[in-house]
This record gives sequence, C-alpha cells and structure tokens, in this order.
Amino acid sequence: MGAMPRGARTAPRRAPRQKRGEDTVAVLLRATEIAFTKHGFAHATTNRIAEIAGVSIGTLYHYFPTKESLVQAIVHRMWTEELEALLPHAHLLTDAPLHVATRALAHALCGTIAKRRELVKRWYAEASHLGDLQTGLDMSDAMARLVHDALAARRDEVRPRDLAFAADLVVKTALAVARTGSRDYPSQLADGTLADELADMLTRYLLKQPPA
Amino acid sequence: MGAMPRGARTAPRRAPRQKRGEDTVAVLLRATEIAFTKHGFAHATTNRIAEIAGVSIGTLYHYFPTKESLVQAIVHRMWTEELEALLPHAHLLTDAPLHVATRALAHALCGTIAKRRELVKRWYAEASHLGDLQTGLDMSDAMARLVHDALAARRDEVRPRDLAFAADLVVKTALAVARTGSRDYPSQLADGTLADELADMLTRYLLKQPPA
Amino acid sequence: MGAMPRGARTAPRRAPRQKRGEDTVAVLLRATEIAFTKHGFAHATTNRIAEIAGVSIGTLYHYFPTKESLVQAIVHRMWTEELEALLPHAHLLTDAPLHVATRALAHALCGTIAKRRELVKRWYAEASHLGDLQTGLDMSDAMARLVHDALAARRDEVRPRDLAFAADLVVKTALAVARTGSRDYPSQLADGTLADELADMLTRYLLKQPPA
Amino acid sequence: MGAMPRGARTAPRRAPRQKRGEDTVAVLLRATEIAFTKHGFAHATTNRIAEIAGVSIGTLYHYFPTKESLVQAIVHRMWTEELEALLPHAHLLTDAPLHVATRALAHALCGTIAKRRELVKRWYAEASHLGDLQTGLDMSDAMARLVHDALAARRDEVRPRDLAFAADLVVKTALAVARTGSRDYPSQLADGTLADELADMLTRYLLKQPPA
DNA sequence: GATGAATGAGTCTTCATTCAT
DNA sequence: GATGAATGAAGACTCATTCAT
Repeated sequence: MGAMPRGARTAPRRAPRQKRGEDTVAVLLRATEIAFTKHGFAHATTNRIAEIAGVSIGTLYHYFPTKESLVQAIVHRMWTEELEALLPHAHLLTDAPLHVATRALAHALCGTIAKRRELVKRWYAEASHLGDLQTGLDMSDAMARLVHDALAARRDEVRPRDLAFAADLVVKTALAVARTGSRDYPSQLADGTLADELADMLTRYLLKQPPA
Repeated sequence: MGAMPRGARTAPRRAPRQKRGEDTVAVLLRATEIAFTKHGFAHATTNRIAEIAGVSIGTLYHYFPTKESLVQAIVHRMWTEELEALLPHAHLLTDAPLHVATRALAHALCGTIAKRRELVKRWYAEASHLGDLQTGLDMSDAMARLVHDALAARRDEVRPRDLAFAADLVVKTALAVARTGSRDYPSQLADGTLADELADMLTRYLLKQPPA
Repeated sequence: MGAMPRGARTAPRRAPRQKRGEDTVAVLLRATEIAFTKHGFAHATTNRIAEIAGVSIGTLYHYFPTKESLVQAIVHRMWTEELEALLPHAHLLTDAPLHVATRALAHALCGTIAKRRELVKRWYAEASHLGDLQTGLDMSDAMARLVHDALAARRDEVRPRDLAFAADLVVKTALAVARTGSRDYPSQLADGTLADELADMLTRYLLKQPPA
Repeated sequence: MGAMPRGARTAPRRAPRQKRGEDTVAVLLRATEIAFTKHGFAHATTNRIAEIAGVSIGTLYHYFPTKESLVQAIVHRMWTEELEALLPHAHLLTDAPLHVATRALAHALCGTIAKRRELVKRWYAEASHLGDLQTGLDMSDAMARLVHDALAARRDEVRPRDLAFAADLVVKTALAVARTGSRDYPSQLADGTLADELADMLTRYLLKQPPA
C-alpha cells in the first residue's frame, strides 16, 4: 500500500453534519468500493477514488484523513452488513432446532457476501489484514457468544466438549468458507448450495445426532 | 505492492548451476520470507530483502527478474511443502478408515502450516492473491482428486451426493481453516487441537455414520 | 536512455488549464532543453530536469507521464519552429525566381537552427531517432510537397526528371546540412555563409541554367 | 548510455598478439555490431555483446576496458572502411574530369554505407557523437584535402571562391546525405540512384559550367 | 587467459498527502 | 467547504564494471 499511514490516524476527520457532507461521505465510500473492486487494493489510489467520486482530492482528505481510514470505513461497513444480516435470525438459535438456525444463518451470511462478491473477494485475498482487527474480532466474538449461549442451552445434544472453542470455531469457519467461496464457488455462493453444505458441515460438527 | 510487475516475467532468471549460485538462491528465498514476515508483504522491498540476504540488489535481480518472481517462489515453496506434507499420508485414504485418514491429513496440514505460522499468516491476510493462482488450484485439485477417489470407493458410507463438490469443498475448507488458524488459533494450531476439531468436522460432514 | 518507455504513453498527461499549469509546462520544457544541452540526452535525468525547472519530480510527472513524452515535446517544438520559420517564405516558391526562394528558405532554416544551435547539435548527434518519427516525416513531407509544386510549375527550367524525388532530396539535404552545420560550421551557420552555399548547391542542382 | 565512462579510458586494453586473441577481438567487434544493429546503441549491453560473441563478460573486459572503447572500435572501423573505399578512386580527382571523379567517389561512398546500412542508420541516428571525434574529423579532413587539391588544380573551372570551405562542405555534405540515405532512401542507396543525384548536386555546386 | 557471480550507483516512476487560493 | 497543483520520500529495476577462482 505504498506510503500509507505512518502514524495511525484512522478516525474519520469529522462526523459530517450537513446533508451535503453526508452525501459526499457516501459517494466517497461507494467510489472506494468501486476502485478497490476494479483495480485491487494495491492499485486503488486516492486520486483515482476522488475522481470516481467526482470530488477533488482535497475534499476526499477533508472527510478521510488517510487512505487507511477510507479502507477502514468500507471494511467496517462490510462487517456491519454481515452482522446485520445475521442478527435477525439469531433468535432461531434459541427458538428453533439448531440445524434450522444454522441453515438460516448460513444462508444469511452467504447472501450478504454474494451481494458484494467482487469486493469481498478482493478484500479477502489482498487486504484481509486491513480494517480494524479489533472491530472484526468484536463482531466475530459477538456472534460466537450467541452461538455459545445456544450450545450451552442445548448441552445435551451438543457433541464438542469445549463449547466456547466450538462456538468460536464454527463462526470463524463459516466466515472463512463463505469468503473463500467468493473466489472459489461464485455460483454455489449465489444459488445457496454453498450455504447448504456449510450448514450441514457445521451442524454435524456440533450435534451428537445429526438431524434426519 | 507499488511499482510491481508491468509485464509478466516471473520465471527465475536463470537456473543457477554453481554451488555458490544455489546457495544464493536459498539465501534470497530465506531473506524474502524473513522480510515478508517482519515487514509485511507491502513493505518488504527488494532492497530490504537483498540487505537481509547479505547480497547486493544486483545479485538479487541476477536470480529473480522481478519482485513478483520472488514472491512466486516462496509461495510456490509454501504450497509445495503443504502438498509434500500431505502426500505421505494419502495412502490412508484407501488403506484406513476415512476418519483415520482425515485425522492424519489434518494433522499433517496443520503441522506444516504451524512450522511457518508467521509467514502463512502474513501471506493469507495480505497476499493470498499472489503466487501463481493456477499452481495453487492445481495442488488443491490434486488433493481433491485423491479425496474424490476415496469417497467414490466408499460410496456406501458417504453422505453427500455430489462427491466431486464435497471433495473439493473439504480440501478448500481444510486449507481455509488451517490458514485462518495461523492468525486466530496459534496455540491450537501448534498443539494439534485445531487439527482434531477440523478432522471431526470434515469426517462428520462426509460420513453417514460418524465413528464412535 | 536507461529504463525508458516500456509501453507507449507519450501524450502529455493533461492539458493544463490554469495559468499556473501552463507556466509549469513551459518551465519544464525549458529545463529539459537546458538539461539536454548541458548534460546530453543520455545523462539528462528527470530528476535533474525537475531540479533545473525548480519543481518537484512529482510535478514533472504530473504534466509529462514519461521521460519520453518530455523528449517528444521538445523535439516536436524544435520541428514546429523549423516549419514555422519556413512557411512565411513558402509563397516565394511561386512568387519569385527559384533561386531567390531557395536562398530565403535556406536562410530561414539556418536561422532557426542557429538559434538553438547547442540543442540541435545534441539532438542530431545523440538522439535524432527520438521524437515522433512520423511527425518529423510529416513536416519534411509538407515542405517537400511545397517544393514539388514549385518544381512542377516550372518544369521547363528544372533539370531533374523525377520531380518528387528531387523535391524530397532537396528538403532532406537542406535539413541534414543545416543540422550538421550546428556542429561543424557554427560560425557559418550564424553568419549566413552556410545558408548561401546551401542555397547555391540546391539551386544549381535543381535548375537547368544556374542564375547569373 | 547509462553509467558509461567516468574517466575516458578508451584505448583497447591490449594489442592482442595471439591468434586466439585476435579472433576474440574480431568476434567481439562483430558481436558489438550485431547487438547495436539489433537492439540500438542504448540497449546493447556489454553482457549481451559478450553473450552474442560467445565469450564471458570477463573476457570482453580483458580486451576492451570500457564499453566506450568497444564503440570506438567499431565506429573507427566504419570510418576506416569508408576512407578505404574512397582512396582507390582518389586519383581520379587529378586524372579525370571532376564530374567523373565525383561520380565515382559518390558511388564508392554510398556503396560502403549500403553494405552496413542498418548499422550506419543506428549509429547516425543514435550515436553519431560516439567514436573518436578527432579521428572522424581527421578522416574527413584527409578527404577534404584531396578535394581541395583537385579544386586548386582546376581553379579555372571551379565556381566557389573559398576553395577550402567548398572542399570541406562537399565532403561533409556527401557524408551527411549518404548517411541520411541509410534511413530515408534505402533502395536508392542500394541501387546507385542516390549516388548519382548526390554527384550531380556536388558537381554542379563546384563547377562553373556543368557537364553536358 | 578465461570465467561469471557479484556489485551498487544511478534511473525512472508512483502515490499518499498538503496547502495556498 | 472545495479545489487541484505541488510535494518528495520511497521503491523497482538496469547495467557497466570488478575480481576471486
């Protein structure tokens, strides 16, 4: 990423209050995604992004103090979208059989990723170290905690001994497989096949007795 | 990766014939790994690599025509080592129960990755798009073919319908989980716990009746 | 010229719209001429040019995408100046006796070249293959066409059979002699002696009966 | 020419006495011509030349201390060949009418240049400043002196007043036109047309009364 | 005499970032 | 708030030349 951040500053320079400003931020984020998708993370220059956004490079830096902060923003948004796609189905972890919940969650996850397939593919292959690692872990942890609670509540039917580790591994595996799928299984990601297989895999890993 | 390859040239510039030359190549590859591990893929410069190797930048370019070719070489070596770690156990896919074979292979895979944990972590997070993609797919395919043969030979005990897809998914998942583990589960990667869990997951995904 | 153009890009990167930009372009071209005159084409580096121009290397590349494009620009300007020096006298080819026209044109040509003698000398000796060859040929052709028309209109007094070839040869010879003169006859180039001799030579080559 | 000579050394490092050594020198010169013809002066590297010659780079530097000395050698040879082609006809300057002598010399000159057309073209366009300038001037002067003597002996039929300048100009023009022809008139250079026109031009420039 | 691996100063070029207008 | 010309540190790569074997 060339001469990127020396000194870390990654918090957006300002929370834009004007409508105009908010538009600009949105436009810049969209432009960043386009540039990254099209040119790859290494070749998406801030000038290119500003050009795509239709604003000057000065304006870009008015809202985002560094290139890193721009990356953070879109990665954060990607993660947030993943989490937001999962949360509506989280209640199934307690309200439905585990295999039903797992299937629903796998489909939700694969669905969001499919929507931004090219971006995810780029990010996962070229820049999965970018984006605030802590935020990523926090979100992963949040999901893992939900899963852990579900497993604890069903201790009898659950096979693995270490529930915390199993919960974490299941979440991380789901993310890894779905993201890998953005490169290796584009069609199965889109048509739900991958989600089905992923759900099978995780369910059978978790349960003593697989569902019929 | 800055001003990297415009054209293509990634084949090593020459097959060194002298002993001295071979040493230099080895030293350069080692230095590349060190630089990548220490500074990350984006900040490992050719000058830095040459310096670590204790040779001049000219010598580096005598053996590797581009920075890309250097990357290719170490990634290729990484992949080769993974494959070579697995192959000695491949016969188990036909000679032993599937869960035994899976466990052995999972341990072998995690073992190699653990040996170069920091490098794998860097590569997977920052540069998994580098290295000859085709070579990577070829190696993955080679493993998937072995798995597929094993599944076909045991069709009765195997659960998934699409054996080819299942074989491919199992291999890709194993790679993804083990590599992800280089960042998220360093200790479990080293002590075999991750391999055990991974083996459980894959075995239960593949078999109708999980082993006792 | 070291690691010069791999690809092609030689069109100026942008048509500067601001006054400031235009100034910078002019300053850069001037600096390029100075550097080439002073250090020779092979040793005039882009950094040296930027330094002479008093701008940063980044600014240089903001206006000229490659070193080649900078060379193209000054060579093109040199050629354009030559053509523009000749055109005001072109009408003599029809309005005056041929020896008068030839003399006027020879003086005009030698005059422009004398004005940039050092640069022309360097260019002709070290880099006459640089600059868009086609443009050079086009300009030469344009002049040759004018000469050819004049010869055709005076067919009776003209000696050579192949008018087209004669016209082309006369133009090319004039250019070659005048440019060679920038090295071998600096004083005669400046004082008009060379132009006189050149005119004599061409006139007597062209006419059946030399003027009195 | 990149990092060429800092401190001038251009005399061949040794006058090879062995037959083997002489062969090597000849082979190196031939290889240099090939490399320059094929890749141009700027991209003909010493390593490339050594490779073409089939000797090691060390051997090349054993016979020629710098790249410059190699260039000097082939340019010197080129010039020598030109002079040697002209000398056998020099006696015509006194023994035959001037237009006959001029014609014979023009053909001889164009003939030699045609034989190494590609090399001359490259040299004239890219490197006519290379080769020992003094040697070049000496040779040109030698010819000019012969011409001057002839003109002095025929003072009555000769038109220009300044015989010394005329003689020099005639020689320089002949060289310039013939060399320019290597690029612009390849076919006319080969078939003698250019030599004929050149002879006409010079003869008519020199004589009061052109021949019938 | 010959070899060729090694050297390293020197080039072109990129791109995140600043700041005067 | 916006603009975009300007900055310059940094990086990939070349090639004439040396010297230990």
